[in-house]
Amino acid sequence: MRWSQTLIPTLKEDPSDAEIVSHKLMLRAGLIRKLSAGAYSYLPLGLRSLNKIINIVREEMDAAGAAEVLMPVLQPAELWRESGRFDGFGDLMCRFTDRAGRVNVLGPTHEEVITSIVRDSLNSYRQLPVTLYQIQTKFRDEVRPRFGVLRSREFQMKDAYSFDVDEAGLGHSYKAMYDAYCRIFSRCGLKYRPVEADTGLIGGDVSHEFMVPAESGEDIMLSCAKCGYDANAERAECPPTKDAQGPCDSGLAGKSNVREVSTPGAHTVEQVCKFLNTEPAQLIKTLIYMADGKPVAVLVRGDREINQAKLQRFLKAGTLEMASAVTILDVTGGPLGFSGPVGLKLRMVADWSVWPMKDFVTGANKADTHLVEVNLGKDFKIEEFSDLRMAKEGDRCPRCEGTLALTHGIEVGHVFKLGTKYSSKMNALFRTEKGEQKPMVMGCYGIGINRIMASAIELYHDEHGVIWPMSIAPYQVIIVSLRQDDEQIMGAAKKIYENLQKVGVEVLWDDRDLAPGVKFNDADLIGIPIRVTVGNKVVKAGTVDVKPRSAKEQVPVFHAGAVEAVTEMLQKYTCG
RNA sequence: CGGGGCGUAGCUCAGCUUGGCUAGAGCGCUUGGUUUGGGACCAAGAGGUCCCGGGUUCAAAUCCCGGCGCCCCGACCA
Repeated sequence: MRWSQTLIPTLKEDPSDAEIVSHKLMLRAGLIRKLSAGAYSYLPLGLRSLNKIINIVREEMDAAGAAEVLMPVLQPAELWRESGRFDGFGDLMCRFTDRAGRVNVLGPTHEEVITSIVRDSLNSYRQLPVTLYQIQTKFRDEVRPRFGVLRSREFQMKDAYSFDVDEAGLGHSYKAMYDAYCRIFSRCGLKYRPVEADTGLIGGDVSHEFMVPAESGEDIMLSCAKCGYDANAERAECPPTKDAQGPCDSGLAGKSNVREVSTPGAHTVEQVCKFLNTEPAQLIKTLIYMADGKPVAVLVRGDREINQAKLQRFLKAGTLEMASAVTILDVTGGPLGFSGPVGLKLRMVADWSVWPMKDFVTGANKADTHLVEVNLGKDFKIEEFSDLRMAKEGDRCPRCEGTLALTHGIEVGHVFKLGTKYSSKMNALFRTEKGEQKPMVMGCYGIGINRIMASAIELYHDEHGVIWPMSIAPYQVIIVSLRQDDEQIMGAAKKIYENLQKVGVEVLWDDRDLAPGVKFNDADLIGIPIRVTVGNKVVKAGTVDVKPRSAKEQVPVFHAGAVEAVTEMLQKYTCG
């Protein structure tokens, strides 16, 4: 392709509405343009890279034995009511009512659709296992789209779904996808780590996310250098410490020493600590949640945070939200900020961090009042303890004696063992060898295509622009011709351009009549891996210069040998 | 959804506090000329719904009210 015939609108300055480096560079290099918040057009260069990623994904899915399908974006709400997710997804799902008054959604994911297809088409163990996938646009009405294409309302996803007869079968399907994902990310040139993950709205028991380490990543991973444990912070386990092995009601025998103290205006942990001259770790926070509409008191040590995902799983709640101030007053008798477990007539659950605590501070369910020297067993009882807190940097590793370290990351893929969550609700059944009917055992597997592109740029760039990995670069080679009015130069450039195309090299020829500096800077900005410069030297010495984008120095070669030099370099820089 | 910021030429922004003449700069664009291996120079030129609507005023980019859009932080989140 000649630059003069395509659309590559590069920008000299950073666009004002971009914050992170991949977003800035994608706009500046003319890969994308924003239409509205969270909706982007892909221009020729961006689309070429996107398609290269899609090709890699497709090759690896096919190699892993998955079959490609294409399902509708437009889906009836009814289908989502079957699985029970119509409400679960809430406003995250784009919905509209059609002319006949039917409620429709734009698919945020396709578990329901694929399950409805499979339940009608497969009914015997003889037909299983099967893995189906598609590559398609997904819609999510995100609360806050941001970071360019990293969190957008419309994006490209590869989603795959496996159907097996049992858990063991699912294990194999899951492994096959997991391995395919590793190959895909490697071939795209990414650094990545699979980590244990929470299953969120998709559901299921086991899941792994594939994370690209990046400062700008929205996700936080906690990892143990000692044993290799690696998990998303929202998933990372916080098992009970050794202290929690013993009785938590150690003070049961003695008399209660609880005293009320006045703490006017102190309703945050910090304020209370300052007032009572104590530490957050000596407080118990009592949070009131509404789980499926019923109030629950949740206790955690004052210096820790509740992990809502863990809580929701423990309570097996369909919906979970923090109670309003009005509700808190109603169920505890005290205002927001002064809740405590003593005398509370609610379901109470506590994080393990509460277990070993003694003589602690709690709210008194009374305005401007706290209780001190409170003890478990003596003053109140907790029947249910569990791991409910958010893990954080510096915590003990749940698997060994190591310490957890923190890294930010971009989630580029996520694999789930769903089990029978969808198949049983939606009646996707099959007949076993013995003639019994059983729900299929499912897995689902997603890759964010656009995120692969953005995270590659996050990983590989310098102050001049993008440095594409060869496998997903829009073009492999860029020819920069320096004098558009010089027949010898243009003739040599054209010959190299045509000969490279003949041997199947993807080449962009910058044939624009612009100053050399402009063209070099644009070439650096768009980051094509190999640059061939054709200028005066071809006239004077018969040479052109070949330079990898990632290298500082260029090497002169005779123009007749340029194609050979380039193809040699191509091999050197191609990974996977 | 809470908090903050922004909206003026294709892009980046100044002007707004303290209302006033024809609304500005740099880059980009057009034409002519000179240049040509790292964002060149000279000259001439085109380009505006100052986000939208209403109000105040002799007079509004500027002040007031309402709305829309975008960005950031938080809450939330495959």
